[in-house]
Amino acid sequence: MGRARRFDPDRRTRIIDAALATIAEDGVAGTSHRKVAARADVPLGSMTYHFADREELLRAAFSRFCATISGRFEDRLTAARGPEEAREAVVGIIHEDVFATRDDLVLTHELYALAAREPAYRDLVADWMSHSHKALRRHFGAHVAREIDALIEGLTIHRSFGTRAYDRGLTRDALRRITSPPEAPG
Amino acid sequence: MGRARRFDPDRRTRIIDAALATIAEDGVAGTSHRKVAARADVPLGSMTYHFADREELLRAAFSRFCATISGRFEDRLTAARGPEEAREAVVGIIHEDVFATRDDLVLTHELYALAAREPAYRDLVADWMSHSHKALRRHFGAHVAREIDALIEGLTIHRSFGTRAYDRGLTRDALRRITSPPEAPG
Amino acid sequence: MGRARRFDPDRRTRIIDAALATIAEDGVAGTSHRKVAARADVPLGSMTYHFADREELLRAAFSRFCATISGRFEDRLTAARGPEEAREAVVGIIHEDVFATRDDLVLTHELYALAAREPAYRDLVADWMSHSHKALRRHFGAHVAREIDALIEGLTIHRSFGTRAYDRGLTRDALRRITSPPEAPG
Amino acid sequence: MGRARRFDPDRRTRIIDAALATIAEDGVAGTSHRKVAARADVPLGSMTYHFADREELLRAAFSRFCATISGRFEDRLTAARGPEEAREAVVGIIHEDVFATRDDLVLTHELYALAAREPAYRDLVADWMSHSHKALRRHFGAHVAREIDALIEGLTIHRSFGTRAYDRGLTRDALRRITSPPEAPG
DNA sequence: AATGAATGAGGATTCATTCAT
DNA sequence: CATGAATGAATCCTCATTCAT
Repeated sequence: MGRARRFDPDRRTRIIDAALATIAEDGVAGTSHRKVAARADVPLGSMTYHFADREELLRAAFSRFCATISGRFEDRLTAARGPEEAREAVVGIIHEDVFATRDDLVLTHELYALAAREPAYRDLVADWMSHSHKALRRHFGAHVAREIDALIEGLTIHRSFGTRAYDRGLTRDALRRITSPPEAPG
Repeated sequence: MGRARRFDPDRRTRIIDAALATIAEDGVAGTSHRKVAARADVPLGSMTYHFADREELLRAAFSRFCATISGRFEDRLTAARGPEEAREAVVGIIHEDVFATRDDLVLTHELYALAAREPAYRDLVADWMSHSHKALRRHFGAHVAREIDALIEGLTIHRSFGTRAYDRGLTRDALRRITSPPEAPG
Repeated sequence: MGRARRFDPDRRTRIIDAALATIAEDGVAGTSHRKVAARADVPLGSMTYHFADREELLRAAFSRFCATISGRFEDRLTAARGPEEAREAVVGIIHEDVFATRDDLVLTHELYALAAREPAYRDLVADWMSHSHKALRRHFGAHVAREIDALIEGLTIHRSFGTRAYDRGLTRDALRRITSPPEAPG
Repeated sequence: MGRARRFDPDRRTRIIDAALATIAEDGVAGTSHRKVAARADVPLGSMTYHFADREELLRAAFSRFCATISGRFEDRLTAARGPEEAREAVVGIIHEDVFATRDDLVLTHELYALAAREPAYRDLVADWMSHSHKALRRHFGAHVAREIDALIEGLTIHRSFGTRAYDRGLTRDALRRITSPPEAPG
């Protein structure tokens, strides 16, 4: 008895969307074919047709996630004119973009957890980081770029897990200091 | 038929050890009662005897993990005399301590991933962070302490995932800048 | 809600019985945990509790099968007094024992099929054959024993697959010839 | 984008080849449309186009197999002149032909296993055996032919599964005895 | 004529947990 | 107090087959 939806392009895309949403909700561990299929409104058998493997699905999902986040990051920095605007862009990234959503927060940490154990995901993360670095290099020296990147990472994490509120002024301050010429020691 | 091990104190401890080792190897998702019991050389039934729940086991494991890492952190900073030594302590933390082992790296990210979704673990992390903050406050002002903490976090993560080698000199430099008095703008 | 049968020794045995019956009915390929569990009146989860693996189950089943058949074979030959009775024992084996049941026929061929591809089962078969050989050696020389063994195998197979009826007289004849001293050639 | 292979006669043949190779490798149970299609380098949909059924494919494959083996058998015996050469032909069949390859061994036993349960394959085997019998009848009486056939079967199987090496001299001897006139019973 | 997409049934396993002993 | 046996739910995945194109 012919079930509807015989022709369904972008089904693959819909599955990836559903996968990301599910991971954000229940973690990678809680992301089963069943749940994703249900959320994407797709028969269970369709899952392994489009993605040979649970692995392949996860990889596709996180690839898309990285691309999205990376894009946002680059857009901000590409738009900036001069170091002052660049610093302001970074403030925006930290306070508005990076873990804008709880979902992004969860997805990032789930990805890191995978990356810490599996080379395939580590490559994904390394790639992501190298993109960030390149974007920062438009405005900052190599060392400073690296440090700003770390600061973004760290501040974002601490902001999301900590209990205290962080205000933009402090972030702006820290960026000014980290981008200042090194003091003569002593 | 007299199964051995009639008297086995610190069995609880051994189970926690085994749990951490298993998480480091296979992630939280791959950590089952079975695997942990096998690694701890403990009968399967013993697992739910000592820990009502898988949850309880995980929480116990991560609590121990946080305490260990936190202790290391505090020891370094307690030993430092004056801001110069404090900065050097932080360099040591970043380059030697934090993700000394691959296991620590994995465990941290697994914990963060849990924390991003579940309040119980979020509390654990918040507590950990507040300890770090307090330790840093021995030597630095509140804002700077917060920023150093972020830098430690960020540099450590980027060092562990990135491909490039990081040298202590750069870290030392960054710390000097972040702890310098803010420049007068423009 | 406590399902009955809390204490059920010889459950393992019952599962093996069910497995053999299922293999005989549907072949190894058609032998699923589900079917066997149903036939043994055992919950599905019980299958992998008693046998780590489908493999382990199959091996256990075929081991039992070989032992049973081997036993029958040896009993016949042990009971025989003198070469005449030994030959008659062999006639009995071919015409009554070996593939007494259609089940035995199927099981033997399923086992051979496995053995042809997988060493574990090949060992089982090799062992079985060596037992037969030893039993025949009670009454015949090494070469003749080997040939009788082959004849048993071949006649049984051809009898089971062929369309023609085989009568005991012919078998008796063939045995007399194969056990006769070799003619001088030419 | 112009998928190649618009014109592909003997695709059917190629599929059968692939099926036999797959059966030899993974058994009938492990032989799926997918595997065979991949090995034959043929689209999956093509499988059920050329063979209505998995059944039909298997039957076609085993038919070809029987024909091949039977042909070899008949050729040997047709070429023989006189009983001495016929016996020597049989020695050749046993020691060189029958399970020349591991593949032939596997295929034969897989076929027997099917035949033991399913009439369609039983017919195939019965036919094969009747061909062998007819070929042997060129040189031997009905009873002896039957017994030689059994001996071929049995010796071949025992040779392939046993651990001991078999030498041609013994086979030759056995054949001489089995073809000798029956002794007068003692 | 030929095929890629799609699917539902069923496969083996793994597992946290329960409970009688 | 401790545990081995037991179990049902859920896991991923494989597959023969259907069918619109």
